Amino acid sequence: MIETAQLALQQTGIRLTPQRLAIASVLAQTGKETSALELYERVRRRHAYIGRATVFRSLDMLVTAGLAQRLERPGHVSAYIWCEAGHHHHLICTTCRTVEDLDEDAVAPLAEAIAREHGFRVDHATLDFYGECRTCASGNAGAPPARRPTR
Amino acid sequence: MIETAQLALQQTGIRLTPQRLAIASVLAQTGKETSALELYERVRRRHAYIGRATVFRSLDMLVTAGLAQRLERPGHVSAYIWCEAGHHHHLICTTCRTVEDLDEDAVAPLAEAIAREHGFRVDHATLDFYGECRTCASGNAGAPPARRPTR
DNA sequence: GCGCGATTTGAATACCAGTATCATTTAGAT
DNA sequence: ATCTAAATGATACTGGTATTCAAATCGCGC
Repeated sequence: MIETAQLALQQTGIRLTPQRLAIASVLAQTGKETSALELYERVRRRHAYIGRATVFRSLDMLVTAGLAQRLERPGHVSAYIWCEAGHHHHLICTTCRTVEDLDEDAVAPLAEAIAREHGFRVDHATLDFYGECRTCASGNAGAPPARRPTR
Repeated sequence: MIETAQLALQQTGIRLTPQRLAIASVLAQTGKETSALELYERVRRRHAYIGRATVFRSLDMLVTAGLAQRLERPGHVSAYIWCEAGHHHHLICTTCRTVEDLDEDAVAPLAEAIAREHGFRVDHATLDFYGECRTCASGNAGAPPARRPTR
């Protein structure tokens, strides 16, 4: 898991530091959308010390490098997900916070329809679906406790 | 325009105050997505005085009452649009900030496909498309000046 | 119209995610 | 091992939003 992150980081040509590696691998491990400060806590627990600023900076890097994606949580907080394979859209389970990927192809027809019917050139869409995943829906036995809604 | 807002407010059963009416009608008039502080300025210009806190509180009210919707602008700022009819998705022009509504029907097939293929129950989707509207695309002669990007 | 209690307002202030600054440290090329 | 550009961490700061609380006000019953 750490190796995955390390490899991915090196391929982008950005400088490899222990902090960045720690952040990337923690993020890659969870498979969930995680806020910067949650990551800060997590990384600190296993990595001796890391500054808040570094977490924010590294996450920005990961996003610009295309290794992570930023989501907006309600309450003006950014959350991040490891997203090596390129941009796409997400199904985010509000119970367990797990993120599934949604293929670009599934969305393309909609964007085209909009361009055609409204004469609107779509540059960017926030296309994230919140709901309940299969696992949580079918008797959420082993599911971790739902987080309290932010508002 | 003011009457529209007033009527809508009264129907929700919340108490009618001049401040709330002012905020609602200014929001209803613009047809654009507007941040809380932009609204604060606007309302102050025509309404003698209003406190910042009141603007935030009133906007929260409007959102919970279903009369407005909250969007997330980049930079952790909320923007609001008047949204009486319960429309839920939007085409937001990044040049003139005008908001067009996107019919629920246009999106429904996508949500169904997701439910079917991923076993994922979609509760809520942020489905806002950012781009350039017809007017701005076709020689944006009469278009208002583009706002400076937030970041 | 008048009074009254609950609600709302405004001012100040707290809050909090995120950003800027800057001296110190470090990655990685030579 | 040396060197330089880049990264880090401590700290202070920002700007949007939330909270608090005394004062003002809505709107209901009379």
